[in-house]
Amino acid sequence: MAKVILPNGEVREAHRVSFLELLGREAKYAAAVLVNGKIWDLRETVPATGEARILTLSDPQALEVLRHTAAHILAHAVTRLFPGTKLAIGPAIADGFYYDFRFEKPVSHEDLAHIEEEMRKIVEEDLPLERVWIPRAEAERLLRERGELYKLELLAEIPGEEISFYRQGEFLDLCRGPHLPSTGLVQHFKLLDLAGAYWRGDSTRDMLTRVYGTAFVTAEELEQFLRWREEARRRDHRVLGPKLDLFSIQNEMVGAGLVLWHPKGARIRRLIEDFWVTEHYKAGYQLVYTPHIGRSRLWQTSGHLDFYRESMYSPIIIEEQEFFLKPMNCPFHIGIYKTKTRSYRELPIRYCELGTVYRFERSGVLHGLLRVRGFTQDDAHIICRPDQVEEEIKSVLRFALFILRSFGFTEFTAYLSTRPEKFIGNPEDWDRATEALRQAVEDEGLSYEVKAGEGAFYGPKIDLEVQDSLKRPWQLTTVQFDFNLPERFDMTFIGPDGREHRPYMVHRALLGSLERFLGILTEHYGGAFPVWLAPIQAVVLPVSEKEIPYAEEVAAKLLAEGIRAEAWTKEGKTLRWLVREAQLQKIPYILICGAREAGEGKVALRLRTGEDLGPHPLSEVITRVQGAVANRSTVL
RNA sequence: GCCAGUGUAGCUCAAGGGGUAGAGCAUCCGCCUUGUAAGCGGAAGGUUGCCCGUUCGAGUCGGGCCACUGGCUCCA
Repeated sequence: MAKVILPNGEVREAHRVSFLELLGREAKYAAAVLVNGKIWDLRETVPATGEARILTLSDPQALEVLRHTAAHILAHAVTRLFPGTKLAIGPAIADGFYYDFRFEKPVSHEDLAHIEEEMRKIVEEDLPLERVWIPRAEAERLLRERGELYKLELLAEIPGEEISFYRQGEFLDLCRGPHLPSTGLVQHFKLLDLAGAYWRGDSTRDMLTRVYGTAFVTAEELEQFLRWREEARRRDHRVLGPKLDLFSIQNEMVGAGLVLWHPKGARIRRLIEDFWVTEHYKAGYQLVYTPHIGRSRLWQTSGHLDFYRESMYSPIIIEEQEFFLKPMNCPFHIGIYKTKTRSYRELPIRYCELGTVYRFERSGVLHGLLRVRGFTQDDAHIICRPDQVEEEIKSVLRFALFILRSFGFTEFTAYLSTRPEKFIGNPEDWDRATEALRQAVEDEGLSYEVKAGEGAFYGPKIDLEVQDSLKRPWQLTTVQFDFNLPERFDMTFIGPDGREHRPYMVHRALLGSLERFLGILTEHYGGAFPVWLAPIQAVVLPVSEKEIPYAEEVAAKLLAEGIRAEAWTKEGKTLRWLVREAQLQKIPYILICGAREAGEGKVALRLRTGEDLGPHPLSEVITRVQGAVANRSTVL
């Protein structure tokens, strides 16, 4: 007899009946059942022993089941509307679900509406989802008959003689479940997008059409998700960037993936760079500059020409020598290290550089500022003795968190990638390095995930992911050991024993690249940058042309106080127009000067939030702005 | 690179199932002298992404390139 715990806490004992039967009339509140940590269908039979907990739709674990069932409804609708479509796979994912198809004719976004309509019908029909076990030979015959080549391929990999299928009405799909008991429970869903996807993620195989959708338990949750999606779209840095006049990318004239930083974007970049450089000096780093190109010999030695060539720009040939645009800064930093014999007393050496690199990325992957072909990494290489590794890694991580927090990020997840099967260097070094990384994240109290075997062949690493204001994850910081380059370049230091030793080298970038970082910051703040980063911090608006001299005087005073201010004295524009423009530009402080204020050395203060704070003495406003800057505050 | 979609003025978008491109904002010129998210009028602005083709005639149909968008893959 197994114990079955109902959602209301009631416990029933039973076996040999299905959960559905056991629940009787109460089944309508149930979605699935949790049996020894696994989710089952309600149509399964109660096991002989153990404990089972009935899940309702409001249980988080049931959401995945709901979405998986929604994927089946999608596939069902597609096979009704487009007979002959081949089915691939259709799982639940973080934000919903998808199903991959091979359509006989291309489908368009308009078709999504029809598919969704058909899905609604299937939900209306409230078809029971039944699990059927079909002998392997029979299953194969069935799939072959329907020409389901992808399903056949999946079948070949499934062990056992009895194969699990799910049936809803006339629709039958190879699937291990679990599913909701009936299609009627999937009430709140929406198809979102159409995209291409390779069969099994393999670019040499068929390109399928992926239909994305999402499903929620309640209408409110669905609504909220769609609003969130809308908000994310509104914050798109590719839209905000040109609107706020931060940057542009001009494919035809300049080239795809190459960024032009406009004055305002450049202003933000400069502020980031200044902060970055100052803090790096404080943290014991030494700033270096290195060239954009280097001889082929350098890249031969580093191994880039062997392993990275497809991502590098073609060589420039001059005086019969080949030069390559740098895809990374490391070889140059190593070059600096190697200009003399280094003593163990000099270590650690920390070289940092805002180094601009060029990588050839396939045109299809370019994406605004987030994926470009020329970008500036906030790079550094730490060269240290093995006995310094723990301390160095700890301080790198602490430093990284300090920098990221300064930009307003508060939520972090760390990913520790460990030794892959194919690796270089000796296992003891790997273990020591990996342990140092682990210790550092634990000391900082970060939640982390281990990605076993996912390190690069040359060393383990830690990546820090931040969450932005919309809870979207972005990978920024990376701290990576390198057991390859010190070897290839024969980097050494003289130890206390008077002999040569191999140093450890750590490669790290905190912000990733300035391009990507600006993109992320823009989306994080929706373009409303904190005062210390705002390209223009205050705009001074005259009520009429009579107040233009006073507005200019106010702006000059602000400038003298180190505040980035502008007086807008455009002729022929009303105050309403100017206020609107200032708000759209998301300028934090809007200072309005009319006859009333001009006489008393005051300004009427309005915030970009739309809040009208009324007249204030100018000195008070200056203190306020300077305070927000000093605290790097997001509060105005 | 691959699949699908898109490409019209600086921006956002219009132009029955071919008939010779139009509006708002921005720009410029006037008028208005303004009190917290768009005052009014006028002007100028286009080789409809590029190249071929079909046609009496192509923004519209066909082919090829290029770019972008959504993804796949990859990554800072």
